[in-house]
Amino acid sequence: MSPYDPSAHPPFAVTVDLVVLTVRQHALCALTIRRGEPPYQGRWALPGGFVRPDENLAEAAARELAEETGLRAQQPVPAGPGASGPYGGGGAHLEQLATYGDPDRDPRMRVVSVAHLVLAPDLPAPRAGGDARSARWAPVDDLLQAENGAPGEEQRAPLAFDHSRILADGVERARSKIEYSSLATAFCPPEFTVGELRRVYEAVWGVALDPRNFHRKVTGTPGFLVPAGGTTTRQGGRPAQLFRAGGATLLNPPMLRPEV
Amino acid sequence: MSPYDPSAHPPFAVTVDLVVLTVRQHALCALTIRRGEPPYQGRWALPGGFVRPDENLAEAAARELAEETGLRAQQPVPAGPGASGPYGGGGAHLEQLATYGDPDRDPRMRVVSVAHLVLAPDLPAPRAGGDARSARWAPVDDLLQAENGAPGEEQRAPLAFDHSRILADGVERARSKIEYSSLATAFCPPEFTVGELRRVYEAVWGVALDPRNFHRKVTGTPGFLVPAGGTTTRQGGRPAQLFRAGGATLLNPPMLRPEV
DNA sequence: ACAAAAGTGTTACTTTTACACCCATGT
DNA sequence: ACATGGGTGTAAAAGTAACACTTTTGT
Repeated sequence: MSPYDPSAHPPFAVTVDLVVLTVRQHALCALTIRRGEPPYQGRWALPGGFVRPDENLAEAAARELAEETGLRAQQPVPAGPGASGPYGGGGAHLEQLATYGDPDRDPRMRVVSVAHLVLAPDLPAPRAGGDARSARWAPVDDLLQAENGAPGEEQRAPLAFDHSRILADGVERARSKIEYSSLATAFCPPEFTVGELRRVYEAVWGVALDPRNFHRKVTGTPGFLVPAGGTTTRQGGRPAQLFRAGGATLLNPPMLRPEV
Repeated sequence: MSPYDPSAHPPFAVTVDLVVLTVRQHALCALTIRRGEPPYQGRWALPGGFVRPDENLAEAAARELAEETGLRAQQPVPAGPGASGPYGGGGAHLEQLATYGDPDRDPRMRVVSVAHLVLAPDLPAPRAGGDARSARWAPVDDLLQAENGAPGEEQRAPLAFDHSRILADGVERARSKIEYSSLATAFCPPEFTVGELRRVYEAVWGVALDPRNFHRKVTGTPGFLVPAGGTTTRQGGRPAQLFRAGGATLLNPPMLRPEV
């Protein structure tokens, strides 16, 4: 038997699933879609869809992202531990996360899902696309806590399929990657202050950082931030300088994440 | 049209490809298989094969690894940025790397390949399995240099398909991951000396490290190394203490990789 | 005796941390 | 005047880099 006769192999469906993260109201939030049909009807799930014959994986992810949110992905890379140019530019950061292919992860057929991670600034409300009933941002702590079922807590339903695991992997990736890259700027609008960037780190890590040391660190790392020229008082207090993401994508030495 | 009617979707084949790395003769080497049939007949390629209906992705990778090399993978994890217990135990370390699915990456049909990264100690010669013509270890520098075509160098043929890119991603993953994890011990036999571990770092990074500072660093990090009790002189000179990989998988602070 | 690799001590330097203190705005 | 967040200075602590020096084997 030739190993390349398609009919000799089991039918696989290939999809992309999206972990779309943003920071709103000082909390790390993920985009979820309510399922309109079985299985898991009425449950929340990650956005996603099938890969088309003529597109690669990153294109499929970018297309689904645009369909579900209207966000434009920033020149995605095909695969691997990818960066996408200087973060914090116009669109959202998109990179491949991991692939999930357990035989029974979808009860209907064998589905291999290539999960992608998207980091976006806090933007307009999500718009539900196509067949999805509705869409919303939910704090990842709530979504993941539902999975673990903390005692004495009101029990929320976990995400459909293995999406809680995918979400957890995506969150972990974002948490660790902002340590050694300038990826955190992908959560910020094109122009932002040092304080806003710090609040991103605090929300993603769930810790408090020293504003003085943080300021020195980010402004002292060459290529991380470039002054945008103006100032703003949108956070109150003394006017803060506005910055743009610089060309540097790697942070060396890294931002240190305090012990829990 | 229901999105879950298999016949409504294009036929995808799903494979696993393996980047199997080891350190031999002070060089980082990858396992390659010579292709016995077209396309790319006679060219070197990464080992791999089709995912079967009843196995998950990690199981498929572990099975292919066993078929091609006889190596046993150390309790692989299904997906994500995975660890596999304390490194350096009995088998080889296996983790998912990335997924490659460009429409034209295989001229015969649409193939989505989930690449996995395997780190193994320098073990017996590879055994070619099944339909592979032969197998060998090759220094990754040679394999990747063939791709780039350094001027004035004898031009070797690059790997088949997009395997050069997959290999490059795997090597980059290994190089960066030994910075902040104890993964380098996966290249060592169950019992090893500090000098042997240092030579692993030197081979993977292609740099020279200060033996004195390296020794202090690894023995001073709690949980990284545990004394195995004996000593050896297999490297010549004064007898060196033997160690085993400790339970710690994360290295904090990380091992610093010197600038090139 | 000598070479080779293992391991310890010491010092200069860099980075992180903690916190005192001043700055510029809105109310 | 005062609260609020922005930003600088400084000194202690921790970690890194460079290298002199001792230890223990094989030849």
